[in-house]
Amino acid sequence: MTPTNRERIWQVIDAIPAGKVSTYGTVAAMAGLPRQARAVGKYLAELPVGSKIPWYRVINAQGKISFPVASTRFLKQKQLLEVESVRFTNNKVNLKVFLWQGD
DNA sequence: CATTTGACTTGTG
DNA sequence: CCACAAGCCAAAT
Repeated sequence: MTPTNRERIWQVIDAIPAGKVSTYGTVAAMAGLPRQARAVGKYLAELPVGSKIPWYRVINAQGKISFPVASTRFLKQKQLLEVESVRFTNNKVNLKVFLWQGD
């Protein structure tokens, strides 16, 4: 069965361990789709509600959440990560510590 | 087939 | 650190 790019990306995201995060660019690269960071965001946007995919473990290359700081989605994502002990400093994650790039 | 769009990234000032 | 520009590329229109 030929996996669609969307499925590859979801699979990669599903493999991100709790307490870690990954960036759009990194996820795309790990899915074998370099330079498709934007596509990652697009696919996540299509993610069905209630999906088991840990979409919140994906942030941008700046170590920040790609949503307006005031938005509900931003706060929800930040909370979910903090619960997994991902530390935020000035609304930013230290990727040197929390970025996941494989096993 | 041309254009727009987007949960991005990197460089510059 | 913030703003803006350019680069990038698959999907949707």
